[in-house]
Amino acid sequence: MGLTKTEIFTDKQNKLAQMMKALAHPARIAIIQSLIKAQACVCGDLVDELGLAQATISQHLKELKNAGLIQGTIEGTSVCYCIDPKVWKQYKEAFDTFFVAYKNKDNCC
Amino acid sequence: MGLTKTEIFTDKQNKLAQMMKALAHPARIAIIQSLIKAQACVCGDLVDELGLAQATISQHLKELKNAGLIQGTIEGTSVCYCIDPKVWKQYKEAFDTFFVAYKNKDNCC
DNA sequence: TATATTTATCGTAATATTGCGATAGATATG
DNA sequence: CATATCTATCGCAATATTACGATAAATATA
Repeated sequence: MGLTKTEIFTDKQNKLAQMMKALAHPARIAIIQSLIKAQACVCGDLVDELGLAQATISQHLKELKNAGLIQGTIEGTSVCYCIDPKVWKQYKEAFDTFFVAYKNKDNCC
Repeated sequence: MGLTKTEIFTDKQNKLAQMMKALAHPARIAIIQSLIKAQACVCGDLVDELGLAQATISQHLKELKNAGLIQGTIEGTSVCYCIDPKVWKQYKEAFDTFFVAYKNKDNCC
């Protein structure tokens, strides 16, 4: 079918899975890392930096925007992107909570 | 095309994206959380717990196994799954490193 | 106003993912 | 040995993702 059965999972599980999905592509990882490295807004340099077509990058930026991770500000003919600190914190905390839940107890088979 | 251009990204970026992908489905999140909650191996109870068909769960387990996150031990007619502590730690550290890299500097547009 | 620059969107093709029924394979149990 | 139980795999259908050329929309510049 190809359609995830979200209704049988909790909101938290669905949300966490969606967060993972937002970052489950090397281009989106690279975009985020580029924004972090720049320590500021990045206005249109992304197409030169990554080796993907402009349309493709625009699509990935849209997904990151939909995920809330980045925000774009129109600046003349170009658009400046930066990370949304608030959402970033939410992601960080959700991931931390998930990974901290497991403690190795050495009682495994 | 539908084929990710891994060759234009770094190994780390590709690996991190793949890690995210392994957890980018609520069923796989639920399976991992179930293993954590059990604090031990889980042998075949997963099909009853989740509302998915046996074939579907087997497929998700396979993906988690391919990702290295879980390991299965044959126990009679059933298979017991548990989290691989070593790989879990690697995931945790990779995610931590990624999220720690960004510091909000309030110099955004 | 005409042209250049930049980004978003549309349409399309190729591939991947999700889900499940059917079935095969392995190991218990009668 | 026959049967039951449990898991993996195959095959299929529906949907999603990835990538890109073409084009539209918006703004700057000559």
